[in-house]
Amino acid sequence: METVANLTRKEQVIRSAAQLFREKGYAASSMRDLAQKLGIEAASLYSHIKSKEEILQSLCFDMATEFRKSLEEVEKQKLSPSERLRKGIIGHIQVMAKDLTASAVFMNEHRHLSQPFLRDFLLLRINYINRFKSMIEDGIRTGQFKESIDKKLAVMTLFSSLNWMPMWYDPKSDIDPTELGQQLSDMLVNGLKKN
Amino acid sequence: METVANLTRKEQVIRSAAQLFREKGYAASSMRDLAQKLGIEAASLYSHIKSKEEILQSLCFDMATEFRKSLEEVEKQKLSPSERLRKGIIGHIQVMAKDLTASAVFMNEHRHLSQPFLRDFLLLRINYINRFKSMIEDGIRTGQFKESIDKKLAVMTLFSSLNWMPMWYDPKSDIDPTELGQQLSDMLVNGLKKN
DNA sequence: CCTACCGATCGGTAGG
DNA sequence: CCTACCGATCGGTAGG
Repeated sequence: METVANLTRKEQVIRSAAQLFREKGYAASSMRDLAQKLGIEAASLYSHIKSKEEILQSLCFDMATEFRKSLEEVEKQKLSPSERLRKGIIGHIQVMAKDLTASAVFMNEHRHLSQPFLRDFLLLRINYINRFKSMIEDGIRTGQFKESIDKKLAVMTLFSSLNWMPMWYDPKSDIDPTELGQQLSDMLVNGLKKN
Repeated sequence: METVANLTRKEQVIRSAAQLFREKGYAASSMRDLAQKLGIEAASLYSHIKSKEEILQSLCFDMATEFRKSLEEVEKQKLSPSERLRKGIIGHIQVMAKDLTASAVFMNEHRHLSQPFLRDFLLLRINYINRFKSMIEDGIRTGQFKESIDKKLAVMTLFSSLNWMPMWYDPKSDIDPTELGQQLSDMLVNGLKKN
């Protein structure tokens, strides 16, 4: 059980940075903004982190790891394609719900990674997307999903819906993450399902 | 019929800026980058535009106007809620397809507008979204759509799918915009429809 | 559309 | 974690 008080100073820096990056975007966030949020001088940040980009790297790759782990859990299970897709969607939403701020940064700011990090990140992402695409293809092959659907459109629509969630989802006023995952997958999967 | 050659210099500046903003983001795009793209000095840009932000304002509000016009056309027609929603979706996609670059900027960079432009922009957007939400509510009231759906989730899923389209849609390798609109609305609306 | 330039701010370092 | 500071770059202006 991790509490705010137990965060190392480095973790505090990264969390504050995530909030800042989410609000203003990575490029428009200055190290002086970040220092001010933490009540220290900008130069002092460099006792904890090597560079501004290192923070972005942590945020992006840590989230990528969480998504991958969640998907691997689902792939282990013996399920029908539509059930596997449903569980994959719910897992993805649960990972995002655990840290909506980092999720928003992951989604919107990864393009500011420099090489070779950007390339590595995009490879992880395409791999993740392709594994969802396979579920859809399996569903078409087994007859659970319509053959008429455009696979690329289907998987992109799925990821669009998933990735925008941090932009509007408010855990205080909206339904809880698991219920959200259920409803979203119902909405998408039943839109794919025959009849 | 407008051709590249007929663009005023100001329009050329705005189009080049849109490409730049889409690729690197507004904050990370410098006026020197933009000038280089056009083969002139940075200072010369200011003969055509008042400021960097004025370019962003043009892009965002011009797109907003196009979206509003498209929606008004659909609202004029006497249609069932699901048909109206379908036409609204197709119209939205057609507007985006006319300028995917500006659409991407509209979606991703509007937050860099300063006040009062940002506030005005967000008001236009919430109004637009609410008009789509009404279509969904009408569909529920008339029994075309399931009563069990979360309206906010449904409309946000819809807009997520629409707004991410410029991120992956390639008019050269993918289906054409009208067909895309048909398929996307089928996928979403049939996911909403009873049975 | 250019040259010449401005004040402000940027990410980051040295040294303590 | 701070003071002091650096070179680079930013959006933009003056004047032609």
